Amino acid sequence: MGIKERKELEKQEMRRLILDTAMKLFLEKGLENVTIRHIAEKIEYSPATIYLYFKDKDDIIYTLHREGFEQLYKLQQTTLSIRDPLERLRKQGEVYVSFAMENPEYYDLMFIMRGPVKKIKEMKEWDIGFRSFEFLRQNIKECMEAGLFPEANIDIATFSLWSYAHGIVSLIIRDRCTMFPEDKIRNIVDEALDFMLGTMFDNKVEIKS
Amino acid sequence: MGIKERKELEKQEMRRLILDTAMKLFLEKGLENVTIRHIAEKIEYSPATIYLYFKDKDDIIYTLHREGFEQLYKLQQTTLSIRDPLERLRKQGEVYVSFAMENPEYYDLMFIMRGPVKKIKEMKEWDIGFRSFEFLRQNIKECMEAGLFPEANIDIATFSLWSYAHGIVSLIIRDRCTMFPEDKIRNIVDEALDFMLGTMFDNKVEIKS
Amino acid sequence: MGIKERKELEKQEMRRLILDTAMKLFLEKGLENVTIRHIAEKIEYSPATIYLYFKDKDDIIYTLHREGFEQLYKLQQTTLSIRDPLERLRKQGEVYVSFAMENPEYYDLMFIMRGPVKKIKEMKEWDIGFRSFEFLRQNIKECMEAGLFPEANIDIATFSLWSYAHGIVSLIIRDRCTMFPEDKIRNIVDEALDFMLGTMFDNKVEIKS
Amino acid sequence: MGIKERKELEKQEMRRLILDTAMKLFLEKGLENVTIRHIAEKIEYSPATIYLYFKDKDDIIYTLHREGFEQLYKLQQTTLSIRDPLERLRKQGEVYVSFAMENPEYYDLMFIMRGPVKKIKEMKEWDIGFRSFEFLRQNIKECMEAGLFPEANIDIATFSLWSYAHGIVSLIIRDRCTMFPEDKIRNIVDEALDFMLGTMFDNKVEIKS
DNA sequence: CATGAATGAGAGTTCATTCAT
DNA sequence: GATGAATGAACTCTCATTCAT
Repeated sequence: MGIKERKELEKQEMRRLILDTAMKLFLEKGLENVTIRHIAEKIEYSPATIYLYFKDKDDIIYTLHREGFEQLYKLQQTTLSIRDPLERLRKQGEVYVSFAMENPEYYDLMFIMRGPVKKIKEMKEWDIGFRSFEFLRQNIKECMEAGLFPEANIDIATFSLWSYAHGIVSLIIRDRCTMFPEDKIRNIVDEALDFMLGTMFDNKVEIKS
Repeated sequence: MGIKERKELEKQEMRRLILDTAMKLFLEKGLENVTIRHIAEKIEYSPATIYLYFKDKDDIIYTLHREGFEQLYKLQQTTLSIRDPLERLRKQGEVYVSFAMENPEYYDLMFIMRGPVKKIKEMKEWDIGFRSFEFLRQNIKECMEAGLFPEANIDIATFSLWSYAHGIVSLIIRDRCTMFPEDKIRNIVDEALDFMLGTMFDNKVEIKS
Repeated sequence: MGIKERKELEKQEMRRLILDTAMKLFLEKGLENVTIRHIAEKIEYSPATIYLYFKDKDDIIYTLHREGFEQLYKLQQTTLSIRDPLERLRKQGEVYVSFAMENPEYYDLMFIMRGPVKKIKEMKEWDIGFRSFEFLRQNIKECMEAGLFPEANIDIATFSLWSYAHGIVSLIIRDRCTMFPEDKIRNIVDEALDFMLGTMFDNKVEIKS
Repeated sequence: MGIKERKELEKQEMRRLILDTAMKLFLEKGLENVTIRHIAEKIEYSPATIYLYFKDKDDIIYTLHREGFEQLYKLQQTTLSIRDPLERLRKQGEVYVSFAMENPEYYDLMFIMRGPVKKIKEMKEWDIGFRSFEFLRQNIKECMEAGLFPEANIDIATFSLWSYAHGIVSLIIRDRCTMFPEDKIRNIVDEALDFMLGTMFDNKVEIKS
């Protein structure tokens, strides 16, 4: 029994190793430019070995894609402990951005890369991503109902907030912020988040004459 | 002399043809899936001919990249006729989003794709893109100085507004908005833009007191 | 001793299982398209296990090849109970065709496929197949000696009859009879056999005088 | 103009070279065991070059397949100069066998190999082969109508004669006649053909008591 | 006895690129 | 100026086979 479990564990470790390696390479070189050979070389196995753990290249991509959405969703859930919906919303922003900055490869795959979209559409597995959108939407709805948020079409509002957070992280991940010094980036992200949320809600009271 | 000029003109026309064709194909199939052969077939020349006008594939991409930034900058300039800086800022948002929606291939190349970045960095040609950033920054500065904009670090504010617009269009361009019906997308973009800018500025007036 | 025998028996059963499975797959997919892995999966063992019972893929094929000839020979023997040589010859034709139609995989392997021949030549094991040829030859000789068969070179006659039967079944096995409806094929085979034999012998009687 | 023609000619020569080489290799090693690389090596070009002349491997096979049927049909036509239908039929047998013996690679591809069948079925190009069958059928019909041939179902009769010829040549092509010395093979084929046709028609009169 | 894990060799195919003409 | 012809390098993926356990 112990032996079987060990074997299973080792198999999972190998899958993990392949997934992580693939992820790193995807981020470095872009989805299309990573080959099975590259992955194999990096982990010092033969290309054929990869196929013992994954059906094909798409299987790897798809697995990573799903993992990413599951991680993100789990993180979102942690905000549920916060009662105040507006505070919770703010936290969601932080969580989202943190996820992106700490797992840029996953984020890229989930929200930027072109490749996966087609496959995922076919597989009708957008549901996973949709869950996260719904979660955010629900939070905003609560805020509106509590009068803490400007009345507006909820879909538009949800899309807007998502876009904002996405804009920030995707510009950084895709390296379009060379005007800022590399080591300040993380700060800038946080401040930008604060700025926007602050502008939207807090300032309404404070700034007016 | 006349002959030389004619020749030069013809050369430019050919370059134009190649660039436009490449762009169309990039949009249809994605950067990685367009081959020199595809381009050549489309313009009914041989692949080898392409190399008479461009050093290599990257040269084409890089040229398009630069052209994109030039177009965008020119569009930005059209807002200069507007006196009121806040109104001008709003117009800049519209112009930016319009450019992206009407030239998604260019936008993708300029702000999303991975490929070009490395080349561009080496060539220290970020300047072109930087100009646009500066232009936006200047506008925001004016707004702040006129008291029309919440006081804040200008860089942060600039980055924030840019991020917001980028977020909107890049989610759409990279097809992450399947939760909205295809034919409503353009509306949603506009409304999202209104929503955010409205939230940031107008409400401040309406809600206070 | 009993234990050893049991072991030996089990070993033989396993070989049988592998051979039968291989044969079924060869029929379904064709010799070249069956992999050791396919066979292994079908019998729910690992590919490596196959190699405990057979040296390599060729060993499997070769074994089946030989078995086929043994089966055919045994079937031929059943005609020995028939006294009249001409009737016996006719029966041999039926038996041959039946064998082919009921075991097309074996037949293919024995008389059509390219693969085995080289191996078999080396192994000088044509003898097995030769036995069957000799048996037919002997039958024809008897017919001739009994004046029931046109005088001719016996080898030529034997080859001719064999060719005829082979032609019929091999055209069908290799799917060259698409001009006939699938469900009539078996009938056509029988009628063709009757036609030729009838033409050769019976008519001689009927038409003359 | 002359240049264009020359180029076209050279292109055709290259196609021919590839086709012939492929054919030789197919016969030697079997359809499945010939690779684009093999062909390329044999003609001392790079594998990629093959693809300049043929879409893919199937294109090569399919082209050869069609060529074979066209050749055969043309040969069949030469018998039309013969008035007497029975004599013409005999000639058709000779022609068929000659074609097979002189172009065993083609014959193999057309009537024995497994690979092509599927593709050809899809392409509904069996027609080419069907023409030849029809031609033979028509000849037999004429013989029957002239009372030169035993009355029987024409389809069965046609299939029978075809089977006979096919049986002879396919046993030889697939090397199942090792009981005969190599250098006598051609003789044996001819005699076998004579034997069968003789048995069927001439002997009817001569042999009877 | 059985196998999980691994691989070298090789399949078909595509592509950016070069170069003689 | 334009190109037909060619190719080296790379791609994804499969297979028979081995070997330590």
